Amino acid sequence: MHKELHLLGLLRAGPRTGYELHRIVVAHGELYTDLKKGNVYYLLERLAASGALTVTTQPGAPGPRRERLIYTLTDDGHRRFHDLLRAVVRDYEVAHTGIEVGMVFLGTLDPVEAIALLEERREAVLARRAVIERETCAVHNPHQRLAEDHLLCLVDAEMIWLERTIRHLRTDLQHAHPTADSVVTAPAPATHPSPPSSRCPDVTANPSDRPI
Amino acid sequence: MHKELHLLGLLRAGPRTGYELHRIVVAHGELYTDLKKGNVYYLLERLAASGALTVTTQPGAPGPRRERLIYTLTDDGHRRFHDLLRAVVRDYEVAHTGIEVGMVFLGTLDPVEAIALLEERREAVLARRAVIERETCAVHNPHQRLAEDHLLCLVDAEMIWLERTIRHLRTDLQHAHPTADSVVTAPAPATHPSPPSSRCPDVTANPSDRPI
DNA sequence: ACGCAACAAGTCAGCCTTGACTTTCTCCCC
DNA sequence: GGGGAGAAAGTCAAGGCTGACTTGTTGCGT
Repeated sequence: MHKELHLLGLLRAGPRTGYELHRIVVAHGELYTDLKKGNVYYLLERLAASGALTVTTQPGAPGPRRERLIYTLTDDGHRRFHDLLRAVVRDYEVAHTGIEVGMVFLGTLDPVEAIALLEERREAVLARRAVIERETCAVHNPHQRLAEDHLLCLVDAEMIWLERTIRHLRTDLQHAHPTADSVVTAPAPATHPSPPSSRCPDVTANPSDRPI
Repeated sequence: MHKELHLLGLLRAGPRTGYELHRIVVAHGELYTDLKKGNVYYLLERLAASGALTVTTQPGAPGPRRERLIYTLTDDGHRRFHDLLRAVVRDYEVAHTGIEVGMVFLGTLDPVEAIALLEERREAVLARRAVIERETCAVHNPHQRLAEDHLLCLVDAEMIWLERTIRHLRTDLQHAHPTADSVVTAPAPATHPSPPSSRCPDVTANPSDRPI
């Protein structure tokens, strides 16, 4: 849905070809949703079919292709843009990335390996954060700043959770094996009310739990 | 990818039908990825075709359908489960929800309306947080706790960003219209280095910026 | 003048996902 | 003892999305 918004928004600045639109999107790197070329053409065609855009073909252009499809926003397209914009800003959905599923089954791994994997993840988070910051350091449009800020907020939240979780698993490990070759660093007074390790029936794969 | 992991993980506890698997997933509500019924059957069939599962048909069962398809994890499936689990825990991707795109075009709305929309969003975030907490309050498996914690971390990050952004836009608005009927509350000493409102050329729709 | 690498512009088969539909069975109420 | 609500179990067409492919056009080195 926000992909349509993106295209409509870019077309507000004037008619463009699909190729140009795609180039603009990828030029901004991490900041936006990734919108593949094929998808751009698909969405443009659909928007045109629904009346939000008109297509004109430019025959004798100095471009490399002898004819290219140029998309122009209609009045209805303008309206659609604003409606979509409102909807996108108003609505909130949590993004399920899959780490939740991973965590639920983390107990099936050797605890030492689990911690090592989470540390690899931390490296990945740091790397991604660096990319975002580098890619957006040249951006000074204030609203783009807010978008960048949002992205960084999420990355930082992931980082905080990760560090807390790693600490938590480390202390668990130490309680289980106090004689381990622990290179553990901090006793970690958890910031949040750290999850209590109470033993309870595992609902992970019980088909009869909560039948509704 | 984590959808396959989810199914394989649930099947580790024993053979199940697609229907049972789907019921287990939806029973856990917000916590996991949403996995629609049709998709479950599709993924199971694909996993079976690739040798991770075997299918057996149970003819004279006391079930409602006279024959149901029962999926069982193979040794290869076990291996795949662990490989996927490692990959899911190790890899990190930022989740693009679309609010970034929304923010970039927020300037095309009346500032007062923009703030109102973000406040609606705040309500949505609060509501979602309440749902997550209510749905998972009965969960005491320690690893599920960690997954829940992750979700809450992301929601809280969204909340922090939202409040900061609303404050920021409010002060901008007041600087522009100091005589407005402001019901504004706090002068808001921003926590982060709040984004400076420097005026700069708008890259939003420039087809020639950063050609690579 | 020639070949070849890169870019402009777009197309397409095929995979993933979803929502809506079907069929059978059970339960329960009148 | 009939019939309607609902659960069990699954199917399917259609839509969204992607990666790999095509086809012209420059530009450039030799």
